[in-house]
Amino acid sequence: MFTPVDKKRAFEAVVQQIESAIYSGEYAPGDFLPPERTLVEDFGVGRSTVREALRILESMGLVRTSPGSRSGPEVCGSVTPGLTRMLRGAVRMEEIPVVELVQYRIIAGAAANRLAAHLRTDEHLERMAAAIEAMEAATDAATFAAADDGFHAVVRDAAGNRVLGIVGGVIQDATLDLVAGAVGPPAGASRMRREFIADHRRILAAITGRDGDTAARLASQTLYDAYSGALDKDQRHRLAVLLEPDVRDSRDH
Amino acid sequence: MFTPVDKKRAFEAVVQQIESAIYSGEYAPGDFLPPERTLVEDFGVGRSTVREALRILESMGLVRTSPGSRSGPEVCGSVTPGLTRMLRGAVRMEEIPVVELVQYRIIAGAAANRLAAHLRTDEHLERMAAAIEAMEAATDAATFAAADDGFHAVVRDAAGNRVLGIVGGVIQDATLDLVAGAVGPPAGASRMRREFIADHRRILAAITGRDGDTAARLASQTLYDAYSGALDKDQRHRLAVLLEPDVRDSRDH
DNA sequence: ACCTAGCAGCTGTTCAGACCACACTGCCCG
DNA sequence: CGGGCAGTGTGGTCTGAACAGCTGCTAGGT
Repeated sequence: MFTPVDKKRAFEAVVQQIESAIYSGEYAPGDFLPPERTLVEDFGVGRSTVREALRILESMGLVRTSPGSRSGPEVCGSVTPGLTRMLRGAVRMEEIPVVELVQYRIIAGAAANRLAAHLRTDEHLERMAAAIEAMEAATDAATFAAADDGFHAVVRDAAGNRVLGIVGGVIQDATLDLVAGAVGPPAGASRMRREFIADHRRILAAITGRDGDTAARLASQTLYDAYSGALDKDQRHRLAVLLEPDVRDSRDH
Repeated sequence: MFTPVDKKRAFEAVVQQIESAIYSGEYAPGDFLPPERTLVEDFGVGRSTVREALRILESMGLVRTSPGSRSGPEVCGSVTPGLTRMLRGAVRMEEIPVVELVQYRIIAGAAANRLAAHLRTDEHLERMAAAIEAMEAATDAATFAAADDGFHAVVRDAAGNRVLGIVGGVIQDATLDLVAGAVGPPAGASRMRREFIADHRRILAAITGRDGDTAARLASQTLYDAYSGALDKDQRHRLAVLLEPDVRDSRDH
């Protein structure tokens, strides 16, 4: 019947106020907060309290500070870097296994490709084609992976769903870091690499033809093929149940 | 060709060292870091520097501080609360339209139900059945919505994918806030309400029978039916493209 | 011998003041 | 007209201090 008392620490109250001001739109991305010493007066707290609050907001990706600026901390729009950093930490703490990230990529990738097939513009198609060209031109694994990521980023953009876009970007970054090279798409001029690029061309063709079902199916299969080699039988099964029924039998063994 | 120079701030170096120590397993969850004053000596920096570093680590969910402890900051295992908090902020700041939230729920809900059908235990089935009972017993809209949310939460739990679970929980909260009552599932003893509950029973039956395809299809349709009434024709189309081909034609008009 | 109230010490929290390095501004001089 | 240079305000860091809360020990009473 009693609610737990919340012992508010001073800097938490400061964080909450600034957070609300940003979320409510009072401060838009690109705006500048008052300088630290002014915030000290406004909030009626000590400088270190304000600074600790700013450190928290900075680690969340809401603000950015730079010495010498005449305008105070800058409100920056994207919290994606902060989310990526934390998610990466979660994976490193073994709180989230890699197989679940790949699982998510298969789910979200299929949906994004399906949506993109219906909503894409000609400009999206051009950017996807450019990304595939960059994959072919890549000489090292990092460049190749970056181009691959670029392709998927365009797909998410074309899908027009911000949730898929934000989370997909974060998960993609995290997987890129975690499986760097070892499990990722092959970089050499091998048969696997050509096959991987050919898969992307087929996906692009499906999206061009507004064939969402095919695009989704191809995207799932490509992701499964790219990562299944590095997983054991049980983990592969957790991925295979997400594939279409007809291909599930042939790949789940 | 040039990499941006990283002006190291002292507290960032401290964060990095402690972060690495935790990730490497040198400090396991439940362990205690040295007290602030000891860290000051170890790192050779000022007190405020150590404290700002600890604030960052705390906002990432890696450590927890409490006054009076004889042992210093505690290393805590789960980063999930921090992730949820940041993701909620991202959703709030992007001002994501309702249709995109529903779109995401259809995508993630279908996948979660598919996975749950394969991985569920008997205990999960009991909890789902209990949630449905709670829906039937509900007399007001809020209780009904809470029971519905509970059902989906169990499904996500059974699906065993933490990314799906974390993001799904945040999005579910967001939709609950945004469409509170107005668009949500019907609360009265209407035909729609009985139909809504019957849908959940069918989903539970499919999950019980380990029929992932059916569970996924039913979940998508139920979500679509629940929210499509409040959306216009163009928005309904963005949802309908996510449904199965055979039902798409009959519902997309 | 056992229990309990009180005390001392350590912890985190907050504050105030000071100094430094840096970036921007505007003036002055070539 | 252009470039160098000091002034000024910014964030970054450090020091010292005081306060509140918890822990663990201890002295006193039962």
